[in-house]
Amino acid sequence: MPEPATRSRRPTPSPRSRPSRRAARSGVTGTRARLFHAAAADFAARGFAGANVDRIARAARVNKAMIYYHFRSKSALYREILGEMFRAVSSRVRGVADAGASPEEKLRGFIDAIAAEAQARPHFPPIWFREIAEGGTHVDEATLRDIAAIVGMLAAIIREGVAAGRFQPVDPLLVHGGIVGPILLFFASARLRARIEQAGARNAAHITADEVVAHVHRVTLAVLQGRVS
Amino acid sequence: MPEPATRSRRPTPSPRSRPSRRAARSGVTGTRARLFHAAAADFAARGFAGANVDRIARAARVNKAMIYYHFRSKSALYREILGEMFRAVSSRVRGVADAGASPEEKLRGFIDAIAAEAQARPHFPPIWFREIAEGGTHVDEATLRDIAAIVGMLAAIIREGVAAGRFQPVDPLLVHGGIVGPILLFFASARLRARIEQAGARNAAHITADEVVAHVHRVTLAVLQGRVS
DNA sequence: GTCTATAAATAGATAGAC
DNA sequence: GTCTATCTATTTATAGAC
Repeated sequence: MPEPATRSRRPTPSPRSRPSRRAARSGVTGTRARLFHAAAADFAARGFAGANVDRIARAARVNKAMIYYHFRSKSALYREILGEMFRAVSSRVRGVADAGASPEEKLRGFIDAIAAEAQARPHFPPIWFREIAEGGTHVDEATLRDIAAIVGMLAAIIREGVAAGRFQPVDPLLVHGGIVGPILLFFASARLRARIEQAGARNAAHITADEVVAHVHRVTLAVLQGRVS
Repeated sequence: MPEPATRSRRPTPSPRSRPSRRAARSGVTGTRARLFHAAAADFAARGFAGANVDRIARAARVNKAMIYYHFRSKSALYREILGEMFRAVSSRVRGVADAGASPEEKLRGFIDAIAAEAQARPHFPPIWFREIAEGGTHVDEATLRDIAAIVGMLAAIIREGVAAGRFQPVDPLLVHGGIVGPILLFFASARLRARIEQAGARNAAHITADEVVAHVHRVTLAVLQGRVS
């Protein structure tokens, strides 16, 4: 991985102000956004190392050099995709946690938030699975905080329910794993399940996202309400 | 990815009879086995594309050319690692499913089998997460059957429990996700959780593998015994 | 079975014109 | 902001001696 530390690219636009008024008005979706989405798809399908800037540029119907103009490097592009994903998830979760609702409703909202993000961004579950496997090598500090905040907000919801005498005190990480594990697994494994079904196995039942989410709702509530064990 | 289709390597030993009596007697663990383990570690940490045959050979303290002598190619080596992993899991699960025990015990055994394999082979959860994300691109037919068999055996256990009037009929894929999702997530995320804890977050509780497995036991049984919802 | 080159291709990154 | 051409390092894979 080349990419020297010494760099100072793109003088004019600031790092966060994305679709400049020009770009937004110009093409169909803007070069930058097209690159962003094409890259997310390639990273999801092939991983960081497997993704390829030539292919990303081609898929975005954009010149390869634009990647280095709009982003610093392949890995900076990847980090931005990661960051955007977790900013979206954590802000959605925050909306739920801040809403004035019962602990039960907040818990349901938390689950729905994870599921909604996973469904709205098809590249989120695969990329996240890969990043977990890689130990978060590419995750920067800001994103790490977003991730920690997600678990933190779940912990707060649980505490609130316990304080209200409606939840049993259960380790937040246990609850988190019971929610995020099955949901991400379901969305990330779509392609593989299709392959398994096709290849002889008739037993691979067709479950829908709604069924998975509903199941996680029931199980998680049962756990926190002490109806399990 | 080069690796032409035309090839016919290693005439003498058959594809499955690994540690030839010579190799087994010779070095500390045998060149082939050392390559196998070093490769599993690299594939787990960096993914298929990110892994590197030079680094694998170096880690195994073996000449790089040995990879191509003992295995056909990088991807053949990877496929063999995948295959070995799932052969081990499915055969362990089969042992449980075939044992004469109550449905409840078999279910517990299934969960323990997954957890035991994940714990015994640290590279299994990360590699599996990545392969899921990749849609099973590298999974060959035989391995696909092993994977399908694992779900199939869980389905059989559930059916047996239902027939005995002790389980509610719940979709096997839902049950499978509730078991495998949390367990794999826990083991695969060890490195990342360490990073999150270290980086300011004091909320990241320390849970152990035993706690996760015990929790999955309780939840799964509760689901199948109709104590949820 | 093992090792030393080395071929051959790929891929990240950049310079510089427009 | 965008495109062409190209540099350079990396990497899979193999030939061939021992």
